[in-house]
Amino acid sequence: MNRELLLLGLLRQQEMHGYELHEFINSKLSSCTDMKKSTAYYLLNKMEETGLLSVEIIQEGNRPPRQVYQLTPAGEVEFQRLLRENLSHYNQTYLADDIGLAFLDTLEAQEAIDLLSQRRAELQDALETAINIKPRKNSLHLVFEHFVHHLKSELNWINTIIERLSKANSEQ
Amino acid sequence: MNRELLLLGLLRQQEMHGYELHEFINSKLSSCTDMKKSTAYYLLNKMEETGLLSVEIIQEGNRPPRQVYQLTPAGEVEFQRLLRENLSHYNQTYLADDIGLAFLDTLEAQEAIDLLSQRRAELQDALETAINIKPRKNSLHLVFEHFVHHLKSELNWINTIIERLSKANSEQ
DNA sequence: ACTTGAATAGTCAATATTGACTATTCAAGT
DNA sequence: ACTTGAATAGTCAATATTGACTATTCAAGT
Repeated sequence: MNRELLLLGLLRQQEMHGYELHEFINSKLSSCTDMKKSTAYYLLNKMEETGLLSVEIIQEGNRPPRQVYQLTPAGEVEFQRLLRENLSHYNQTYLADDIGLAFLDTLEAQEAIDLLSQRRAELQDALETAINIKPRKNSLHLVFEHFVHHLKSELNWINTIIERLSKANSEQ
Repeated sequence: MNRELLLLGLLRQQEMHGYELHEFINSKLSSCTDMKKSTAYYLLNKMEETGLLSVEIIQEGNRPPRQVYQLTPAGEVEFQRLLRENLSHYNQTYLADDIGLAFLDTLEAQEAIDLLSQRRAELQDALETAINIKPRKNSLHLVFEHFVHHLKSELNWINTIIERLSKANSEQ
């Protein structure tokens, strides 16, 4: 449902066509979702069929015609509902990458340390990239702040684990 | 690929049938994944077809026969590959729930505070539940520790946001 | 004028994921 | 002995998601 909320919320601010939505999401909201272009088109189409969105076909110059979507009144109602639903509940974020950690004892301590150190380097890069993004004026900046907060917490965690493994390894 | 890694890793420790795998994942690894039963069966079947797993049909008592899966040598190789692949790279966790935050400015400050406070209460419950789970002796406990670490960081974050909104609201 | 590659704007078949359903066993209560 | 509901062990059709492909425009270099 969050993906629908996202599309409705963006279209509410400004009517757009599918590609434009996809571009925006990919560049500005990559910390929340990795929804692919085809998924966006699929959802837009579905929401148009259920009456949440209406389409207008716009021809500009001699470019091929584009399908521009906008919220219907029903779409606005659904947006309000989904927004309150979203904000008022906590939904678990799945730390899917931890599955490797669950099998860490399969490896020699030294190899585990080396592999996780490489992971840490990538995490550090991601954090630096995130910090350098200038936040917008509207509440989108909250999303960035949270992302940075989360990345710092992750770096913290991985540092703890690597240190612990190193200590155990040298004591051995 | 993480789901395959998970199934291979568990079957590597002990051969199991689909339902058993599903039970284990649901009870012990709910912080990493919400993979549904049918997905597990689908992946098991696929990995059997590609030669990573072999099946044995086991009849016990007069229960219906069960398909018990075990790793083939090719499955062991793939497990080792996926494990190193997983540990050595950082993959972004998408904070899908933040989509609501992005549209927070749609609401009156007071309503936003109320909704987020309810979310915080649920988060607090989740944290307490997580803390009360006793960790295993093997590296599964790392997964739990990380989950608790993450939940604490989330609670921290939501507290910051609610405080900030409250202050802005009372200054107004 | 012509080529080339990135940007734009999608479509569609293949794949992954799920919810709803079936069917049996087992333990507990009556 | 009989009912009832939870636990066990799946299947399958419907839905969601994706990657690979098509096709056009546009800007830059030659």
